[in-house]
Amino acid sequence: MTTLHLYNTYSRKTEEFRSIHDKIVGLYVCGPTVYGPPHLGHVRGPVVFDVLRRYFLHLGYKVRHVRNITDVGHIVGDADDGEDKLQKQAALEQIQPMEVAQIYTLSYNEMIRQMNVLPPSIEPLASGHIIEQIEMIESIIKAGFAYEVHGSVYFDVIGYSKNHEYGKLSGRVLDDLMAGAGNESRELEGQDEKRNANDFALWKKATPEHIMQWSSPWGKGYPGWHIECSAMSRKYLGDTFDIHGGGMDLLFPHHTGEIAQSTACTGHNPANYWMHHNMITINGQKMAKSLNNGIQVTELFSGNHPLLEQAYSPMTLRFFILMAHYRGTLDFSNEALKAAEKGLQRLFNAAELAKNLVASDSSDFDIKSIETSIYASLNDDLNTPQAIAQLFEAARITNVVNDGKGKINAEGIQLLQHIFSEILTNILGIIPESNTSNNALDGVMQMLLNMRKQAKEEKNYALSDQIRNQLSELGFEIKDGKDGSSWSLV
RNA sequence: GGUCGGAUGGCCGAGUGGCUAGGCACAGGUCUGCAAAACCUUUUACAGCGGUUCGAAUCCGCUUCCGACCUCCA
Repeated sequence: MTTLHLYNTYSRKTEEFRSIHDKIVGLYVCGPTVYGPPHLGHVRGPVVFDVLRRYFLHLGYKVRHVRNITDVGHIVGDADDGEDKLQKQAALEQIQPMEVAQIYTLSYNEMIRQMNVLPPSIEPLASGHIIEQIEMIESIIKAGFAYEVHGSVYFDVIGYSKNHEYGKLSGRVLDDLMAGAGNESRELEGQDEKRNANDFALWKKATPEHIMQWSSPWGKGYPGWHIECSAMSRKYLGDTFDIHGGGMDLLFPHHTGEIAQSTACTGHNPANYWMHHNMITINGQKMAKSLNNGIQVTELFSGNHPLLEQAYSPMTLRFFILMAHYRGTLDFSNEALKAAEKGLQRLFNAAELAKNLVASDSSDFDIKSIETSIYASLNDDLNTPQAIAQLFEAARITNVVNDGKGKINAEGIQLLQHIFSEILTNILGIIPESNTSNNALDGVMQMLLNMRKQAKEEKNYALSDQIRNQLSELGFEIKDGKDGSSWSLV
């Protein structure tokens, strides 16, 4: 494919991407609810949409990327009291709800910064857009698609579906939803106020115990879960924008609700393309509290978790995520992560070598076709694993040429360098991680390596091996190459 | 129960009718005082049964298993 195509969940087809405005893209991605530390499930979306954004930039688009922070709690479904999720956590830790939100907003942003995810253009807080949400609810009421009961406002799903396809995005039929609704133990607060069990809250009346509540035309309360994204995407990207993204778990009800709300308000679907990344699994199982396999991102980075055999770096995690296509499930295991770690190192090594290749008059390799197929892969719904496979081919060629077992001309070298710098670094966002060492440590290590080199030259292998073995015990790995030795911390 | 999506070699993971995915591991080799590292080469596959076709991992049907969602979710 020579132009970018993306899979649109709304049409269930891969479509050619065409922006509403020439060379400008509006991208809205659902961000985290900041009530707990970020776990592995939180990282995939940011990385996937970061690559999409970087690719747009590469293609010459200007991108406005909006990613919200949900700091307004929602009803807790599995609790018996329906209290605000943020409030609950706050009570547990004896701190303010906004303090909880702040702590986890910071840790979320720190996490994705380490993974080289570009910060969004705008990162709006739900709590900072209560007025916009209230205004939107009012216009939905005015349009006749919502009703107020005892200080709460609900979206009228039945009324809406008379002239709209409510369940289209998620492939659901309203009759099925109605048959399934309310047949479980799940008892939501205010369920009996609704005209229909499928109606969802736009605004919820707050009880006095609710710390987070705001004044509204319907009394003190707080916004429903879906309205924030509708209100904020509309404010910053307009009534219609290009892409709305998120996890597949948001398909229903969140994005379904968003489409209904916006349509009720503006008359049409807010986004032209709906993109959804798949979920992750751990050792083939879903990540769940009950399975005790929930891994926090900081635990992955430190290796401090019973399921982890070692620490994995942020860049390893990023690369690992991109080795799978975003619409498939992604399985975490030590074996798979280690494979990603080693493979990534191989690419980094080759990217370094490519900077110093010697040109020949002729070339044994067709680098241009590699580049072409990389772009074809990215254009095909962001097929990063295929693109990465081609990067490994470029790495292999680089190594062969570097070993003097193949020839390449100056143009080929330039292309190789371009592939590593543009594709690997700029589009995939994979950058070498700075060594955790400092200057003093570097100096000491260089000294030891020099001493060992001298011992080797004097054929004092007892001493050279002693240096290597003792360093090894301390966790340093010594690598002897043609041009001297190097070291790394294992 | 309803809806949707899966099942690919030891592990991860692309591929949608004929042509090598790729990474890691394993194995062989190069290099090396030795070892490691690095590099090169390379074997094993398409859940099961049936059908369509000259030809199926790919299309169709059935079966088995797995997952997600069904008003907290990334």
